Amino acid sequence: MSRLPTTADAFNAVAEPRRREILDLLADRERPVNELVELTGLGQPQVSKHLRVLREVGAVQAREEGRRRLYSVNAPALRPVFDWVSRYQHLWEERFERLDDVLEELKKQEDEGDGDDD
Amino acid sequence: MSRLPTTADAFNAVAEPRRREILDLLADRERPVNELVELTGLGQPQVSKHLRVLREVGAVQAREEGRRRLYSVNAPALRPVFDWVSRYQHLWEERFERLDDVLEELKKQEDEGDGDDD
DNA sequence: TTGACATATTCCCATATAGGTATATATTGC
DNA sequence: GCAATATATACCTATATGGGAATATGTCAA
Repeated sequence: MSRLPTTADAFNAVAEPRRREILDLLADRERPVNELVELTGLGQPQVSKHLRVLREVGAVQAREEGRRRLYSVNAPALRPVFDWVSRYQHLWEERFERLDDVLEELKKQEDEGDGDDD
Repeated sequence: MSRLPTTADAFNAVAEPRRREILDLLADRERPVNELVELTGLGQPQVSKHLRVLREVGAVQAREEGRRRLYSVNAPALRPVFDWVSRYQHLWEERFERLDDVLEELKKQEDEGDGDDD
């Protein structure tokens, strides 16, 4: 026994710099694999493999267009990372305590208004 | 060549569920290794090794007290993770677009020193 | 000193995985 | 059908690393 099966979670997917790079490239718009290969300088199989990992944790999704697959970000998959790390946010900047209040306020409004969650 | 040396960054340190667990246990107060061993159910060497990784990325620090070492969280080391993932935040909740404005505003104030009006 | 306790380190092993190369699959055009 | 293009997968290798056990280091007490 060695590693716990951490593979299939967003934290692990995002721990790889190359995958963060890919996500960053997809952040503004969808792109075919081909384009990611050019922009990252990685080999095509490598990009496909990174995309697979990202797909498996739901961080990206593919839309088929002819022989291309246009990948795009599916941000909600990154929420667990955000949620976890934000719990530490108030520890590094006191000004974010103000932000905490803002979040509380927004949350309150959300709860009272609609109940739409992803 | 296989893996890039991703070891020494906060993303990787935090990709391990056990290490997140340890950080969570240290979030409210400092604790000796011993206590972390009990609370996590891990072996003592394992805890020490996880703590070492966390130390190397600056996520925790140790204070010596007799033969104990009291570990505590050093949150700023987690900022890169927060900063990176927050860029995706607006993609999963439209209400956070308002939050982006707040962040922009806070950042602007920070950059300009203090209490600047315009 | 000895001995108990607290923590870190070393060694070994099993596994996960990133990159590389080759190949498979699928789509489009001739 | 064949060829070209686009992407995914399989296989290999090297390496990083988590867990386990044993050991080393360091501290306190008697």
